[in-house]
Amino acid sequence: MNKVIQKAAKVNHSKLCTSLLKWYDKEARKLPWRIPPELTKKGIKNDPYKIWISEIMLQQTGVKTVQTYYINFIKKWPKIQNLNEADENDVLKEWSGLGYYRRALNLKKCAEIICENYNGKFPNNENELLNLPGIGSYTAAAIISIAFDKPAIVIDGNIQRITSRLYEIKEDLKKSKSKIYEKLEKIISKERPGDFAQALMDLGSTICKPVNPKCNSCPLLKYCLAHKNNTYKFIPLKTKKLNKVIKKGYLYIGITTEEKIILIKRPKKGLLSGTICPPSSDWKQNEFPTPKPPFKGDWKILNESIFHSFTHFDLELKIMISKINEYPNDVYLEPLNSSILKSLPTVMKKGVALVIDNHII
DNA sequence: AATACGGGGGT
DNA sequence: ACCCCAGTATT
Repeated sequence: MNKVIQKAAKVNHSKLCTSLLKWYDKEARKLPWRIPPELTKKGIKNDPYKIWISEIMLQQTGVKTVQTYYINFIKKWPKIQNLNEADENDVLKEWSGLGYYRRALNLKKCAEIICENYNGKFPNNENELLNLPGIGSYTAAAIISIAFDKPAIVIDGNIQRITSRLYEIKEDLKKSKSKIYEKLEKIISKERPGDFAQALMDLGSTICKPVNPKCNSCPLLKYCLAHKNNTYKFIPLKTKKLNKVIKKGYLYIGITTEEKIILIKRPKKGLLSGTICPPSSDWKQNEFPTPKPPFKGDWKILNESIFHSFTHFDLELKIMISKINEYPNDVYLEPLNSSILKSLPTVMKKGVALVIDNHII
């Protein structure tokens, strides 16, 4: 490439960045963890703890869903020291309904490491952040740019999509990752790295959407090759969808003589990791397994099933109920009323709600 | 490189 | 009934 073209490209990158930030100054979404651009420019700094919490919650979870959880979480544990002293099961309860429960376990583990090894302060370089549980390449870069306002290449689903379209990158996302990285290196703002990253996320969420992007409102319209060539509908290339399987099993609702429901803590690994739930059977593909109730009792089965859809399979659970006289001492007992529902993962919530709503007990 | 890991929102 | 989403850890 000759020097004239190179220089022209550089000017273009810088203009693109300016256009984006100008748009962000006007259109930035107001979010509970965000410091708006007018205050960032005055030098108001983010609290890395809050950015971290929000970023972990936002992993594969929508902004709308996260907001309430974030506010409640920060209210309960305003500083990392509070989280460090919190009970793991309380953190999981606060997380219930958000999904990916391993995130909550890692959150707690990470708070312990930060408090014990880092004097309660987040390290401000990517490599050290990457060594912390639950922090991968995306979140490390997000914390560096948003919380510390230092340049970092933040790549999430939105930014992959925007960059692929801007430069009309047609390869599958797996293969195009390094190309996207190189393009972003050139356009990111060195002056306002945090706002730049957040601007791209807002753009992806409100304008450069997966389907029906609002190109006419896009501040980057004139830089976008996919728009120019009308290929944006196919970019980024969509990957093949996998067929879901159906699994079946039983949920065992054991009620003590004191009218309490018996719960157990699930293993730290695997589905619903570490959450406290009514015991359930194995979940067998296509057919119900042989019922093996966890406690001795006179188990009755309900007619009605509950259904729940996970990422890679659908689940049908039949509910079994029994009064229980004897049970191990490592179980958890809770009053069987609607107040326990909020601490259960959604699939379990459905099962217990069925029992409560039908006044079966 | 492929797979496991939840759940809600949008269309 | 699909698809999507501010991903990470494990194998």
